[in-house]
Amino acid sequence: MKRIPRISESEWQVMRVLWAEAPRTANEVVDALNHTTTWKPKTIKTLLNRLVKKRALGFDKKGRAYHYYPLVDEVECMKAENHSLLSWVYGGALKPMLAKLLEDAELTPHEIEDLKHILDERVR
Amino acid sequence: MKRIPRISESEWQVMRVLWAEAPRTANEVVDALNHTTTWKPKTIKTLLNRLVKKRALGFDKKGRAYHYYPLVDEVECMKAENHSLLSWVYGGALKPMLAKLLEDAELTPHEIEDLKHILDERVR
DNA sequence: CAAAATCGATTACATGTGTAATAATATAGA
DNA sequence: TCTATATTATTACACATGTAATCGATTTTG
Repeated sequence: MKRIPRISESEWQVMRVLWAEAPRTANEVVDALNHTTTWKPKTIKTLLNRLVKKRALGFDKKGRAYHYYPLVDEVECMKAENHSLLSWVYGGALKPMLAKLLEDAELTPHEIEDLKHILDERVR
Repeated sequence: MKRIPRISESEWQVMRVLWAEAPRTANEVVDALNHTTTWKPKTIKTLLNRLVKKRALGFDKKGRAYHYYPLVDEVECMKAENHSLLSWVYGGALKPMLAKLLEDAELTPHEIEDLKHILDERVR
């Protein structure tokens, strides 16, 4: 079984661009994060490095540049977060949390329908 | 508008016992956490102290002991977490996150029905 | 009243995190 | 091949966090 490392808030942003598309060079990651953050390139390099150390990312050396790619699965990481985050936020009571989210979340009628479908699938 | 301080993972556990019932003395909090954690009493005192400093808790001095109570609202804090944690985890895409949770969460049929009701209420 | 127990305040300390700068190194162009 | 440049590796540093222990004041007890 794969060990999911603990990924910090900033690191998640990096992971997400690589989950969206990989492999990417450091510079491509920097570009992608340019829109969503104000981080300096050096900062992003640091985060890439830490993620490699945590074995959340791997890379291939292509000439001078590294091409990074995820070593861990996004869904697995989300599940891990679900347990360490969601479950402590709500004291392990998943249903009340979902209830609250479903009540408050800003959702379009269409999205609400989609979610209802998912639940319908489950009861069958 | 009230400023919601950043509450760490461990601190949340302390807050939750005080949201459940307040005021409580430090020792009562220690007792309550005795079942769910392995923390030493001193550790819990530290957390109480930090929460007071963050203005998440207040206290009344009754004799030698302090009686702590929350200064911030649980729902407000959850909302803050929803934004700082959940939304970055899922890149701001709330609906896919809910979809995934609704698919994977361990829920009883009864709970599923409840959640469906919530969604039904919303479309109306 | 003196000693012991208790309680909060202060201090401790390693590790993680945010945020980057500087150093080392390899590569590409002259 | 040598040098300028681009990339990665190393180092930096303050603040947060997990996890307590010790210090000092105060209360309770013998």
